[in-house]
Amino acid sequence: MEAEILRVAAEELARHGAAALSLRAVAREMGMASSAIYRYVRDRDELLTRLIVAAYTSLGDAVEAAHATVDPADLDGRWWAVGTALRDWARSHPHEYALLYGSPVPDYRAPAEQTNEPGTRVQALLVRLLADAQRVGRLRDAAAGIAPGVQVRAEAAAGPLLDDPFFADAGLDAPAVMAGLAAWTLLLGTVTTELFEQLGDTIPDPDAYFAYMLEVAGRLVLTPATATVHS
Amino acid sequence: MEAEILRVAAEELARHGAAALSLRAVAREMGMASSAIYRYVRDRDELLTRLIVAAYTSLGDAVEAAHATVDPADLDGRWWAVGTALRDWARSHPHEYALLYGSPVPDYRAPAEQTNEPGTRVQALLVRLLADAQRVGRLRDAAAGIAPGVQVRAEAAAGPLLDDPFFADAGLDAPAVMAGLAAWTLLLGTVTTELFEQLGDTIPDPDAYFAYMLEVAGRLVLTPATATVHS
DNA sequence: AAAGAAACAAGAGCACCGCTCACACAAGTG
DNA sequence: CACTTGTGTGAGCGGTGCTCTTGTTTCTTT
Repeated sequence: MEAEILRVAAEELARHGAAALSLRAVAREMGMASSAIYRYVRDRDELLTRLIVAAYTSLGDAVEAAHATVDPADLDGRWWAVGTALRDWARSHPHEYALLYGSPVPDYRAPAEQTNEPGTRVQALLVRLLADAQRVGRLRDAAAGIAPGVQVRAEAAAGPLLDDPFFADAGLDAPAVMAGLAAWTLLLGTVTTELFEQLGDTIPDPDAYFAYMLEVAGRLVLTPATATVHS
Repeated sequence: MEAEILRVAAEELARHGAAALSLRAVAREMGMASSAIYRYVRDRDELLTRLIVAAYTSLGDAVEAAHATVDPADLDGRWWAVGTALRDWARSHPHEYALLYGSPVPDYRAPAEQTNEPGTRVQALLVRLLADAQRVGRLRDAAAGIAPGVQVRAEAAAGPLLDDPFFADAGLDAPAVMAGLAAWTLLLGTVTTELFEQLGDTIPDPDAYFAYMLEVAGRLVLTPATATVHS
């Protein structure tokens, strides 16, 4: 029953977006009185939370599936797989993506204890990617070759972050974490920009546009493969 | 009168956000009957449009003011000024920023003829910055040193964009435009991430975090000059 | 099998929203 | 003076989230 509610709500979300999600509409769709819904859902916020978890799970499944098809030694291929899987999922689930990575729904705070774990699956994948890159010496500081002060900033910005087991378990240092965050931010920003048409739908070739951005983002964190291939 | 409505609506927006903006609340605040508002505002969408234009203007003023204080020859300083002004404005006007660069308000499309010009002032500033960088030979392709295929992608992605007078007037080529877009995307993504606490409010030192990202974004588009670091 | 408890569903109702309409009233204009 | 124009009101429609009371069904315990 609750699953059925979630299913109908997900349809409603995919069609009209999160802000237009109406409990009454869900009840109507199911042939119930609007008040009957409250037997199974505390309030609108709880339904939103469940939808967020479902969306994170759907996204995580899609990205992990794409990632699993790539040779683990092929770091660039893994980055490319994760990025394109994220973009593809976002383009086929625009409202869900907006719910996860867009501006927050007003007067709603996602309860961390329910959304944290499913919400970090993609990032966890990237952390493993970074750790593997570090192992084979292909990890690059995004600020490499920049003014020396930036390195200090990276330490200041990321230092305390390293205590988080999320990063600590992978054995990453501050520059690696910051480089990863830069690449992740550029990736998300690119997808967001494309999805919300903030460029005034003037991107002539979205695929090439995204491929370019994904490559640039990847180079913030990975050194070119040819540089480390000895014989 | 219309100005007064806009003023009250802006207050309401700053306090409760765009999605919670209520015409009735504005009327109530002004001591009018809710129906009287419709003498001056066609509907909620029109009010939103006016608020968007006002926000773009406010942001443009702030960024241009900060930019004007920098020596035009100091390219890094200009980038830094624009970026920090954008971030400062966003942090002091979070709901307005969400309205401009967050996920779109459901069932609302901003009319381009009213928002295009004020909405591109900051980008116009950056285009001028890129043009100046090109003039002094400090323009950098974000994909410099990357696999050769990326250059082709840049042409495919940005080629038709160059016909837009917005870029054509500055005399930029495809790699320059794409590098600029990458830097802009990373900048916006960084501000968005910080503002919407998508990192789970775990950023220990937001200022250092932003300074790092701004520097990385700047290096996507500008080659290093003399080692001048801004604090 | 009877009785009680738990679960489920319905409907009325409250306060809010966007928006429309008929109406009243003032001021300026021919 | 009549008349148009601008301005404001109140009622009302359909929509929302949510609560509360009532009634019905189903499961469980004796």
